[in-house]
Formats: sequence, C-alpha cells, structure tokens
Amino acid sequence: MTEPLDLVFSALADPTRRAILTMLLEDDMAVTDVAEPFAMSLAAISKHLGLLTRAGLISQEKRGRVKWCKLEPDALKQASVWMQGFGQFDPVNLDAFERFLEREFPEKL
Amino acid sequence: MTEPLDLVFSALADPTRRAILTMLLEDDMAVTDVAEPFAMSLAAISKHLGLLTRAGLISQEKRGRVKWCKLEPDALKQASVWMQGFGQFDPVNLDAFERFLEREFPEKL
DNA sequence: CGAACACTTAACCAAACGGTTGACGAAATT
DNA sequence: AATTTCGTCAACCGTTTGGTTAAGTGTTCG
Repeated sequence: MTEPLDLVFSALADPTRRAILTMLLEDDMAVTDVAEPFAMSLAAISKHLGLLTRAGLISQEKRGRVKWCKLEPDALKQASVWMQGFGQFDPVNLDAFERFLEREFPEKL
Repeated sequence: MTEPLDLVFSALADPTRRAILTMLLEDDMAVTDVAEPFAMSLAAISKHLGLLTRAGLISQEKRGRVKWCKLEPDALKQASVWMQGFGQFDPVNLDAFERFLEREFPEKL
C-alpha cells in the first residue's frame, strides 16, 4: 500500500535527512563522515541512511570496509512532478514558458 | 524546532492528504464533501484537514454551519524551491531557461 | 422549540518514528 | 594474531501518527 511518493515525502520530512541530502550534493560520502556533523549516534544516522535508501533518494555501495553514499536526485523527480501539478511555481508565466518550449525545443514536445 | 518544510513534507507524505489536495485543485469544498469519497470517519478527515491547515497547504473559512476548504498552493513553493536545489528537474535545459528569462522578463530578475 | 446537520474534540489504541546503548561481523592496520 | 575502524543489528524507550468511537458545539430548518 505504501506508494513511492509516501516514501519520498516522508523521507524529506525530517531535517536531519534533508541536511544529509544537501551534504551529498557536494560529493559522495562515507557513512562515518555523514554522521560526523550531527549530535547523534552513528546508529541513528545509519537508520536515516537506510530510510533514504528505501526511498531511492540515495544509493549505498560498500567498497572495502567503507560504505559510500551517493545522491540519487532522480528520485525527487516524481515528487517534483506531483507538485508541479499544483502550478504557480513558475517564477514567471506558464504560457510564455510553453511558447518558449515550442520555439526552442519543438522536438521534445 | 519544527520548521515549515517539516510540516509541508510530512503533510504530503500521506496519500489521503495528497488526494484531498488534488480534489481541492478542482474547487473549494466543504469538509463533509471532502470526506465523502474516503472509507474513513469524518473525524479522521477533520484531523487531516487540520494538519494540512497547520502546514499552510489549505485554509478553512466557516460560513454558516459549513466550513469551506481552499487550496493554498503557495505553501508548496518553498518545498518546490528546496527540491529545485537538487537540479535536473527542468524538463529541458536550465541555461536555456535562464536565457529565456533574461530575454522575456528582464524586469523580474 | 426541537430536530437534523456540519463539524470538532476527547479518549483511546496499535503501529511507526527517532533516538539510545550494546553486541556483533567484516575489513584494514600494526 | 591482535587491535582498531566501519558499520549494522537487536532490544528498548518515549513520542507521534493515523485511525476509531462517543460526546459536544454551533447553525439551520420545520
């Protein structure tokens, strides 16, 4: 019953997890390094990373004894598309943007 | 400690609440009408609406004995902006879009 | 006035969440 | 071989969440 959007949005609902994602924007990181700035146990961070992985927002790959965490921003795409459905996020004007699309990228439509 | 983004994302994490928002996209609705399609009590829906209101995603105005629910899509904006920070959601090309903005709406930049 | 309608609130419940500590396994170092 | 490092797992704990039912508050209508 648990849809992908449920996983993604509830993953994003926690400030620690959003901070982790922001950190991973810079570069891939080991679990220990992800945990370092936070005032909580490594086990807690490990759980957060597990949740982010289940949501598809990051991937984890073990090389040697260190497990690398990698941002998977594509997982945000579906959530972003859902929100776009509510419109009005365009900084300017949707009609003008559509005209722009037709003019500049007719092959993508 | 609870930031606005926490409220918005956790509000969006529930499929019932997302469905309610989608319904309100059509038109403003009374609480009873919002509850009608769902297989749960009116009290449960009332709680969901309270949460959506606290998150700023809807507003409620009582006229007579019926309380009208209105979508407030602006509350999604900050969340949308946060996600945009992870890039790659632009359907086309961000650079081209920025050039478009400068050309079409120089006064907004 | 009294009854029906539109909601909200309170009390309760099971399950999930966010954190802890402690034990553990697997890889690297010495 | 022994030890340290990296990370997960299990058990536990208090709080929050998503639902229930039942009672209560207004508001409208007959």
